[in-house]
Amino acid sequence: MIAPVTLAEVARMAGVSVATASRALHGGPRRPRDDLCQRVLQAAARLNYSPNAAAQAVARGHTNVVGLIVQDISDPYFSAIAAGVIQTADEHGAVTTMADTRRRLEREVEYVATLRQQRARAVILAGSRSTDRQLQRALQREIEAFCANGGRVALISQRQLDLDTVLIENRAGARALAEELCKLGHRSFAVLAGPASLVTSVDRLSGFKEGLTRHGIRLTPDRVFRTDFTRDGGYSGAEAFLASGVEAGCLFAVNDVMAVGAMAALRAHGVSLPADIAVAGFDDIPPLRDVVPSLTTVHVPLETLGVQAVELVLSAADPDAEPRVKRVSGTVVIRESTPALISSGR
Amino acid sequence: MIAPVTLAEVARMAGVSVATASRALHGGPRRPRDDLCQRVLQAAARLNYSPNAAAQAVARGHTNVVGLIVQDISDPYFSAIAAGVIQTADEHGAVTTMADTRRRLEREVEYVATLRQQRARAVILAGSRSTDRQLQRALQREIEAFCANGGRVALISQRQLDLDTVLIENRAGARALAEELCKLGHRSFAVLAGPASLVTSVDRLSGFKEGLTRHGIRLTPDRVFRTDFTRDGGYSGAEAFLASGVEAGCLFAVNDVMAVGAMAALRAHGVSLPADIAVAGFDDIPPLRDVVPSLTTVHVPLETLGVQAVELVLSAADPDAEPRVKRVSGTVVIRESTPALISSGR
DNA sequence: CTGTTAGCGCATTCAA
DNA sequence: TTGAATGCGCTAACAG
Repeated sequence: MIAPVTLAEVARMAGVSVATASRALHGGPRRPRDDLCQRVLQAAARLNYSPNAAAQAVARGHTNVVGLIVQDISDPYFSAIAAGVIQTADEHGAVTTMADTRRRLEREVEYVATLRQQRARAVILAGSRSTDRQLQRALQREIEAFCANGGRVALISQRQLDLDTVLIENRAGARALAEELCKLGHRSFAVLAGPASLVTSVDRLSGFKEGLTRHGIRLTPDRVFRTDFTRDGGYSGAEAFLASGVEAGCLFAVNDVMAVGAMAALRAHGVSLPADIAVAGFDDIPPLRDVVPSLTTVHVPLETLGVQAVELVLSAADPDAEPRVKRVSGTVVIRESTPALISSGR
Repeated sequence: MIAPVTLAEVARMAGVSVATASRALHGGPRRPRDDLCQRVLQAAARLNYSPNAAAQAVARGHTNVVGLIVQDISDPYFSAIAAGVIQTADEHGAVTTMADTRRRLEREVEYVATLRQQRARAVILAGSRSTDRQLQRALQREIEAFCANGGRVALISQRQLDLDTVLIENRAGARALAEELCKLGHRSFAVLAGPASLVTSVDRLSGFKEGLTRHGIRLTPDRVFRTDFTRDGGYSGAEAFLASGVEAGCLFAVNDVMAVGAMAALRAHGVSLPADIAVAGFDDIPPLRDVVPSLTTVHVPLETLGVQAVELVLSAADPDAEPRVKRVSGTVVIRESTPALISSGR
C-alpha cells in the first residue's frame, strides 16, 4: 500500500505552498493567480491526486455524509425511498451511508450513534415510528446528541420527537380508501394490521375504521388480524383470517407487501380473486404494476418522500427554527382487486 | 452547533492524558490500570462523548467504510444484494456507503473516485460489466488508483479487471435452463435480451443458445429482441416480439424483472399464460414468489452474493496475491410458467 | 503503566 | 496575492 498522494506533494511539484494549492483546488473566492492555478491543477492531475475527505472533514469540522436508516432495504417501500435519497444527496454533492435495522426498531438508536461518530451532516430515519415510550426516549436522547453537534435529522413517517419530517397522511388515506370501498358497495370488512407498536399500522387501521364508521359500519376487534408488517406477515395473516371463519367481502392489508402476501395465501387456499373476496393495500409500491388482479391501494409518492427528506435536511435552516413538516397525502387508486358490487344499488 | 466533546475533554475530566483516555476507550492490549479505565469510561459517558471517526481515520490512515455501487437500488436484484452487503459489513463493524448509477455504467468510474476520496476501505461493484473497452479502461484506471492506496475491490458479476470477484455462472445457468426447457418438450423459442453492452446479457444469451444447440435447435437472430435490462424493457420487448409475428412456444427473458414485464405485456395483449406461451426468467428475485403463474427461472442466491463480496473484500489478504474468485452457480427452477408439453412424448 | 510528543492531511488565520 | 504557522481530533511511537 503506497501512501496516497498528499496536498503537500502536489504543492511541491507545482512549486507553491500548500495553502495556495488548497485554494487553487477549491476554486473559491480566494483564488490564486491564474498561472498558479494551472500549475497546481496540472500537478494534481499528473500525480492523480485525490483529496482526503476524512482530513477535510477534520479540518473543516463537518462532513458531507447523509445517513439513511431503513427498516429493510429489500422491501420495495424502502428501496424506492432509498433511490430518491441517494439520487438527491448525490445531486447535492453528498454521499449516502445506509443502515438497515432489519425491522428491529431498537437498532435505530445504535445507527444514529454510529452516524454521530461519522459526524454525518444529516440522518434520515425512514419507516414507522414506534409507540414504545422507552424506545422513543432512547432515540430522542441519541438524536439530541446528534443535533447538538450540528447534525440535521429528518423523519419520513410520523411527526415525533419534534423534528423536520415528511409526514405521510396515513390516517386520512386509509379513511378515504374505506369510504371509496363503501361507495363501491362493500359492506363487510376484515383488516390485516401490523404490530400494535408501529404507528403507521395504528394510524392506517384507525383511519380505515373512521371511514367505515362514516358509512355506518363498525369494525369489530375480531375482524382485525395482527401480523408482521411484511409479505410473509400478510400471508400468515390471511391464513389466520381464513381459519377464523370470519366472513368478509373485503380484506384491507395496511400495506402493499402484506396485501400481496395475503393474495398469495388466499389463492393458495382456493379463494379466487377478486370474485370471492376483494383486497386492498396501501403505498402503491412499484412492483404492484405486475400483480394480478391489479391491487386497489392508496398511492404514496415513495421516491419523492426520499427526495423531500434530503431537501429538508440539506437546505440551510436556522439551527433551532421550528421543525418543518412536509405533508404528503395519499391518493386512493381503485383497481381490479376491489370490483364494484352490482348489488350495491349504485 | 455546540462543538462536539473531544477526547481531550474526556481525558481532562478523568484526570488522565489523552493517550490514556484513548487507550482506555479502545480496550486493546495496552489497557491502562482498571481504576483509570473506569474513570475514563465514566467521564466519557457523563460527557456523552462520541469519537470522531474522521479524525480517527486521518490518524490511523484508513477508514472502515465499504462502498457499494449498484445499478438501481429499486430493482429487487440489487436491493437483495445490498441487504447482504449492509448486513455483513455491519457485522464486521464497517459502515456501508451506497451509490446508484441509475444504469448509467459510466458513472461507476465517478463513484469509485468518490469512494477513493472517502478513503473507503473497500468498494463492491455489483451488476453486469460492460463490453465497452473504453469504459473498461477508465474504470480500470480508477480502480488501480484506489487499490494503490490500499483499498480492496470486489466485483459481483463477471471476472474482469483482475479483481476479487463473486462470479455468477450465467452462461452455465442459461444453458441448463435451455436444456430443461427442451426436455419439457419446448421446441421453438424467442429471447428477450438486454443491451449488447451488458456482459450478463451476452453470457446468458449465448449460454441459452448453447443449451438449445445441444438439442438440435438453432436460435436465429430474428428471434432475439434487445431492450432495456429492466421491467419496462421486458414489457416493450414482449410487445416487439408480438408485433414481429415470430412464432414461439417459449419466451426466455434474460432476467426476472424483464420476464415479469414481458408477462404483463403478453397478458395485456390477450395472450394467456402459460397456455398460449411459456415464459422463463433468470435470477429468482424474491418478489417472484407472488407472480402468477409462478415463473420458471434460474435461482441465484442474491443476498449471499453480497455477503460473499464483503467477506472477500474485508478478509485479510496478501496485498497482491492472486485475485480470488468465488463461483456461484445458478439452479434451474421449473415452475408453472413453463408447463411440460404433452406432445413432447415424454 | 502512563504521559509527552509528534505527526496524519488539510483548511484557514495571520503576516508578509 | 502568497506563504508560514496553527489547529482539527485522534493515534502511535517514544520516553519516563
